[in-house]
Amino acid sequence: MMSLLSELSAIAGRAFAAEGFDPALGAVQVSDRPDLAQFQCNGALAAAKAAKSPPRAIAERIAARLRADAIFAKVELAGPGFINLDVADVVLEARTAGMASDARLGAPDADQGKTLVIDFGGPNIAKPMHVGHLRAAIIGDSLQRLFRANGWCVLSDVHLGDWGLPMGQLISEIGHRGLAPIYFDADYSGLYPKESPISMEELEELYPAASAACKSDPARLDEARRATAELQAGRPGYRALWRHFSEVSEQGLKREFASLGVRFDLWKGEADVDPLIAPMIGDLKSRHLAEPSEGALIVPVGEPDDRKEIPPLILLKSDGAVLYGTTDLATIIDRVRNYDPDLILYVVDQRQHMHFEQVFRAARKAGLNGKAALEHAGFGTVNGPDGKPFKTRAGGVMKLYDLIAMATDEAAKRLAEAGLAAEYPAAEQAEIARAVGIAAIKFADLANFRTSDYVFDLARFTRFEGRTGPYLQYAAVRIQSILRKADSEGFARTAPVIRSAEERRLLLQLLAVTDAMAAAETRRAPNVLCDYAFALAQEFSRFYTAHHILSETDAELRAARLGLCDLTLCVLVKTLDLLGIEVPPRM
RNA sequence: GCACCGGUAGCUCAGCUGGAUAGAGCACCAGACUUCGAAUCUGGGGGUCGCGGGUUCGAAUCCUGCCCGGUGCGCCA
Repeated sequence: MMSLLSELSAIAGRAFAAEGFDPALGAVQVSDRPDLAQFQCNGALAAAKAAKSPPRAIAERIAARLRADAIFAKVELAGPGFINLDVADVVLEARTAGMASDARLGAPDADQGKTLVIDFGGPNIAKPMHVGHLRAAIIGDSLQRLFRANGWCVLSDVHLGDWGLPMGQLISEIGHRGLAPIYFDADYSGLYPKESPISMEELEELYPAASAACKSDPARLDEARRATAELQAGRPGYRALWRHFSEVSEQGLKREFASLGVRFDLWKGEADVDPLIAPMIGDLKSRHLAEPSEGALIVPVGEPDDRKEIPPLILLKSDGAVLYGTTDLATIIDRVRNYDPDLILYVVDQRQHMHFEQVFRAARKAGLNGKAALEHAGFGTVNGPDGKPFKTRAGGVMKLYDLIAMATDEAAKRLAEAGLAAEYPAAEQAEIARAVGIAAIKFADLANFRTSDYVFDLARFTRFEGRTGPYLQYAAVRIQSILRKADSEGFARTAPVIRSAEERRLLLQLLAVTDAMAAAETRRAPNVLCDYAFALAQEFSRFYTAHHILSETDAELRAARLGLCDLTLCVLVKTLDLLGIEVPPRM
């Protein structure tokens, strides 16, 4: 639905237009001075600059027009030319009732029907997921939920790293150890076994070993590069081995994502576009967009007004192997062909910004992206208490699995300390601890703006006080509890009414969900939703502290307040859902 | 060296398409529970918005120089 703020802006815009100004000057915002008004419009100040007349005089003309509209309960001038606005209670009540009966619960509808492909820049297969994958999963998942709620057709793609040098490293490591000789026998022409010769556990040990070997021994690195090139060129034994990696890893990765509550529409990887690469390269060569350079095949992507030289996108290494830039480019072709998206969003570490700039430029230069805008929604790193990338106590990489276990344990400890859920069945307690632990991690991650780094401080994240995931879950659980009691008493619920300042503020906050969702989409910024959810929970707590609900003797008022509880719960649960946070039935 | 991101309260961070008194949480101080879950609520103290210039009636926000931290810069992902 159209937000209250948008409607007020449209009304003010018409007033500016009627006075001969740009309607954009009518932009209304939530007041910086809640003691003075609910909303404000600063357009007269900007208009004064262009019109060279005093801002207050312009503001007075605009205000006179606004006063004629019954939507406003108050239109006042203040300071140099601010227009302060209050909305009539009946309007707030009517809009709230409309929202309660809206299946989309106030979600904005400006972008309905657009198509988004969201690329999670997924983990490499054959490697356990670690803390570095946490942010892509959490932020990407929140964004896919948000865009979907806002009416976009969303296709989320895990986009596994399964076609680069790590595959060659693994293959050559296995060759070295002689673990599966028939896959390396170039003369073998029979079928390969169905069962993988390598288990997930073995892969987890093999990869770090292979990686270390390549780092310390240039000969091993060369071998791995050769294996990569041969795999990509189609050597049957290597392809067969690769399929085993892929299958074995897939189960493990799916389990990891499931434990975070993250799902994908497309479970694809770099390797899936292998068949598109040769034709793409042929096309780029024939159009003279790709050219040989230092033995490699590149696409120059420099532009005249670059402030610094940007290196070319390398399509083929001098040994003939492709790089992830190549598969990323081919993947754009694939997505445009299959889905014709309006936007492709890459939720990948900020450090890869340059890479995406290269890929995007190459894609645009070659006209491969159709109508799709290409955008890198980068994010910062998760640091330990020392401010450096988060490690285990022993200094190793923190596995995602262990991280979740730590958070769950911490949550269980907190619940026990608070004497909460103590009488619930053990299975339910465990389930609550899991939900609280995940919520703590997710909220802490999403609450900061995407690009900033943050320090992983589990003790702080799992607190029930203040601005945390668990606090928000608690707020929702408390409302659920009131509604359950009301239901058992057989109390009715009706549309909310405004009888007090607390109710008015809560209604205003509820109606602001549309703007929060729209702003979060525009900026690709789930932290906007975190702010909103926390403000809503706080506003509810104020209302709840000031007014008793179940003991209210005026049945009509009680019903309206229960309706307000109900709507607040719906909006809070919905917002938390957009953050990927679940609300348990009780805690 | 060049580029990108950041430097806001004791701590962790919002705010950055310029607008009134720069916000929140934690911590600290003072209040509020015979009643719906006080994991809460109310009030208070606490800030040269890294530093210097500039644009503007108005700058945390825009421009510019500098300082500090992180990251990236052709055959890894």
